[in-house]
Amino acid sequence: MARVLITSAIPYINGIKHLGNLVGSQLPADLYARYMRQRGHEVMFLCATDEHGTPAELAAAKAGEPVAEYCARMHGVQKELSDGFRLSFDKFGRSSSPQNHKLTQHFAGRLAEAGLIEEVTEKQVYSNADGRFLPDRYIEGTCPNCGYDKARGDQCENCTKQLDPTDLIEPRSAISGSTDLEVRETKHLYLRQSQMRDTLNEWIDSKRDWPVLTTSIAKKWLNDGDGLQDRGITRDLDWGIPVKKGDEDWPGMEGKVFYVWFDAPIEYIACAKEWADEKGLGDEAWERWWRTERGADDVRYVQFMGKDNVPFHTLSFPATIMGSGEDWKLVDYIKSFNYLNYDGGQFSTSQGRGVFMDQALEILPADYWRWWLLSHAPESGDAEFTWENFQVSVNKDLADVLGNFVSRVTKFCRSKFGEEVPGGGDYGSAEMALIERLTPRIRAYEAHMEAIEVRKAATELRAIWVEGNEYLQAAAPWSVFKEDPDAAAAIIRLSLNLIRVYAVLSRPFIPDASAQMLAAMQTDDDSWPDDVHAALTALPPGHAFTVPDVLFRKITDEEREGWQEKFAGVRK
RNA sequence: GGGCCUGUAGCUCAAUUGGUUAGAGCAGAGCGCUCAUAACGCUUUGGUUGGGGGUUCGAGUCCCUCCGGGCCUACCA
Repeated sequence: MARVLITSAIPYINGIKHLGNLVGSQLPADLYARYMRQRGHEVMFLCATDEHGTPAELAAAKAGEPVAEYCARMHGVQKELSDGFRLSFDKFGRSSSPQNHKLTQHFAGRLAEAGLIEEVTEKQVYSNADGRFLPDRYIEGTCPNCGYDKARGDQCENCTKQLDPTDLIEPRSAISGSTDLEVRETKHLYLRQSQMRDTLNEWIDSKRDWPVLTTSIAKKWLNDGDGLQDRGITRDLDWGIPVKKGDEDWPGMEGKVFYVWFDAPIEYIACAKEWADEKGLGDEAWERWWRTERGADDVRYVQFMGKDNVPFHTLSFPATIMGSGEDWKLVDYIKSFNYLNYDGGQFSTSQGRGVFMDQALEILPADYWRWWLLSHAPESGDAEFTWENFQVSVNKDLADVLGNFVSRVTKFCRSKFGEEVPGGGDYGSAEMALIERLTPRIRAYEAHMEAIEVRKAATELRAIWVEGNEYLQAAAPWSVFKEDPDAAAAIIRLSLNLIRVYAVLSRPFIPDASAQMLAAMQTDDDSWPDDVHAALTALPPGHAFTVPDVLFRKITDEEREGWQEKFAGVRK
């Protein structure tokens, strides 16, 4: 038994996430966490909301709420939705937690002591009307290169030219539209990541088994141009973690907070402390996951994220951890994902294009979404959601192949033998042949899950379901029953046992249906089919069961067309 | 501009990292079955692997070039 620490990229607080966000980190992380738990490993699965930064402040202002209240409320909303999708976090924390405040300040203090923090005075645009400094991309104006009048301060979206806010002609605040802007001097802390470039390079080079997507992004940032650049880790904002050097004030940094990308990954650690505190456990309970000298040395740490998050997880956060000089656990494997597109374009939070987590659950139960999203996870390239594809996959894979198998077996048994596992007959050559086909498939499924090859695992699982239908079709108990009821009984006994095995194998993908299947088989035996033959005799003759309700209903053409219409445009 | 990824059957994806005749699922066609959510099974049609050139005994895989799609480019997170 191993110990596995799993974190999912933490979703930003300013709204409900869409299915692209979900499949890019939390959902595959959950799949892996569930699988590892099922295989008997000790798992710590952590996620949280990422609550700081300008967009959070603006979203709160738009909602007419104080930012702390807004974040608390949205955390609740996101928590409820993650529960709805059956995301099995051990703790869903908050980057604004007191634990993270303390830990973030601690890291900053350690980095300062190690000489890895530099104070830099720089010029930034301040908006008098908004009463705040503006990040580059919150300044709009006319592009000096192409004349586009909605160019942002960091880049012109029209001609793609990189810009400095002061390049803009007639600059204005993107928040209020005010042109009452001025350039002010302000002091910030920079993390001297450049000093750690060689260390990071070596570390990345040692990760030969990481996805290309992960290492290529890291190498690009390490080696592009002048190499890894130092990074500002503070901001002039009200909402955030106050800049402190450990427990002490930081002269000259009064009123400033840490940059959200500095404190967000630290929340992975603080979240474990939130978990321990909530359970009334001491520090040793969470430190054994995070401090290598206090037990975390034998932990395997796996992170899940979308590709846009890779630089922070491969460089900035490791630099923070390594630079502290303390024995914090570094990530062992990073699984990164491409994007999920929506029907020919991108999912868009701002335009309300696509399906959002709350809407998805209003339409169909979590399992339908989990299955489609995971079996189409954007691993090798960007993937695309279309309603036609969703309808076909759900109807075919879940309703026809798996659901109908459960249905035909249980109903046939009820009508011929009653609602208990029938005795009589023995497993013969057909059953042994099935076991011989099933065994390598299950081993392959395990290997794919172990390697976090999500789509391949889904494909193999589906093939395992298909084996049941093929067997049943060939064995034809409905014909055999007429001549030899005992032989038919053996076929059905095996098939009922197969339902239990399917429930166990399918649980990481479709936990609710899996629970329904086990409940219908009236068993708590969720042991993994290491020995397939033994697993197919777990339910003995005479064991009572019930015929479950339809596991998966089909999506009709009318529904599909309605949803297609409903989600095409701007969100209600 | 630079970098990375990607282009394989009508659709969604594979292809043991250079090795026989490029495979699955869905859709299409045919047959079978009647236990079941009109479900299931079997058979079958379908590809100049985006175009062109090169390296090699051998290329979907490596190189060059052109065309198309996507992402990143450090102050959104």
